Amino acid sequence: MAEKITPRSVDYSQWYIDIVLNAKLADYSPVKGCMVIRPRGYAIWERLRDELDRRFKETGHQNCYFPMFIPESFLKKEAEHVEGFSPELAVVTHAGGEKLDEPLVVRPTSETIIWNTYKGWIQSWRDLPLLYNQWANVVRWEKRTRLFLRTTEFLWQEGHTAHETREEAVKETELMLEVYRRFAEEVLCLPVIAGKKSEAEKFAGAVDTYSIEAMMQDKKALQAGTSHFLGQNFAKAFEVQFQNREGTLDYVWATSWGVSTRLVGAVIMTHSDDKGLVVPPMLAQDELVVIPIFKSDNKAEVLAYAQKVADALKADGRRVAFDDDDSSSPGWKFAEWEMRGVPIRVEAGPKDAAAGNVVMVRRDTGEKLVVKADEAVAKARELLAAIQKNLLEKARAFRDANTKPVADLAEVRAFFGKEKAKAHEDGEAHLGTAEVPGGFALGLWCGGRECEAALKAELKVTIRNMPFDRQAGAEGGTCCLCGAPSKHRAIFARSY
RNA sequence: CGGGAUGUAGCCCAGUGGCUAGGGCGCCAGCUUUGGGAGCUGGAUAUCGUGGGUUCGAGUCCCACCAUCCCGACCA
Repeated sequence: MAEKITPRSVDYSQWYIDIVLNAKLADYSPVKGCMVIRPRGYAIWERLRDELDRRFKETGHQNCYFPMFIPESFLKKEAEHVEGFSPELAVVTHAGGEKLDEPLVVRPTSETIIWNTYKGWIQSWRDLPLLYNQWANVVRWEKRTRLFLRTTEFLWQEGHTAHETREEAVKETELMLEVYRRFAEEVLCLPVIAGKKSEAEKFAGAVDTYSIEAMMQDKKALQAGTSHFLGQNFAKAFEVQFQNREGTLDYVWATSWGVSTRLVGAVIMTHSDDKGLVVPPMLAQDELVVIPIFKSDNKAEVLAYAQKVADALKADGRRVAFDDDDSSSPGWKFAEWEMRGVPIRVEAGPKDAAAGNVVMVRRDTGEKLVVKADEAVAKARELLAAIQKNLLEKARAFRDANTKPVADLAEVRAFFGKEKAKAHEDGEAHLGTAEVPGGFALGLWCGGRECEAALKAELKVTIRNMPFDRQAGAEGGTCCLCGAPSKHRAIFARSY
């Protein structure tokens, strides 16, 4: 009967799982850690992907496709890369009934096979830049998985660009992070913080990693996208040289950048409530659902009335579902469509038909509006835009309310409270679920690995990134962790 | 890989060594209903996770294994 969603206040983690399963976004698979993406979940991914793809092309990128199997030896060519990915590789040792001479790795990311290929494509500065992207699946054998947020196999895009100069590659790295930042805010309604990762947190094989970081409703951080400046690391590992404008040989400069199906998880976690899924209208499979409310003696008239409203909305380009199922009650339908996250519900019953009205209900606020039927089309546009705006503002307000400056270790400790595991040992039930202490702490940092590692060990708190727009005056203060002279200002948080 | 939990119909669960393994939800058929998760009648659906063992007899007890989920360490 009534599908139950665990309230966030009881168990945030379970709430998230309940949303994903009950809204029919994804299902578990027979293979550990893998997930089946159901049509309602895939529709969100598709809309997200198409819009992002459009923005990639707008910035001069082209799509291509590389194989999912990579010779094992390729992974070993870049020292940090192999160290970073070895523990989580899936390896094919047999195929066609025979043992393979060289095992094949199922790609965890494609830098190696791509740079091996770029070697054959780049001879001169005239061949550059290469601005390529691919939409693909990758496999990382993680110990701990979570629907959408971290699965063994996931869908993503990975951009791999090749450039003449360091400056140009750095500019590309920054450009793509900015594409992600704007996309996150404009489409996903995710307010994000753009910045640079610490040495400890950067991508295996990168010179610099930039990220956008979002805050979930349990105040934990989620890395929503990354853009890497790879320097000449992969060009050197795969011997990709070109003749530059001066006529001498040089190694190619590289970037890579990606976002994954994790973004679907980020959207769910950021906007949804205890009644079910909430998604930004731009991502919703159906923007509106029209629910005719009829009795057996007026069914035909009410259906015709509601259908007219639905047709008008469709004619205006809206994505509209029409729920004329006659075996479930209106109440059931209301709850069901709320669970599915449809941004606007349009009710059309006999009373509305008589008065020439419809009732429009916002998913984000629950607000009910009685609207003249011939104004429904205009009102729908207005409401959808308002919902898109409201979701971003709400998320931003939540994040800002949970972001605090910290000056020293005492303040850091006070801000984050005890670590979760410790709290459980101490018998403090549910600490770390709904009312987890913390959020984003903004503090000065010396740049040292030691105090960063100590913080992680003590509080499970890591440096999310060093926000680009918060570096003014960061030098010359004291590190909030160890008291040494500071070099950066960083966001500290627990994360997914 | 450590800690915890679970495995009985599509889902949730009951079944306390003993006859033909039950219920709720869902599903199918029909009727009746429909403004916040309706009702009646009938119906279909189970290698009780797998393999061993104990026993006259095992869903139930024992052992092993497997799988999944949750929590940690690793990570997009």
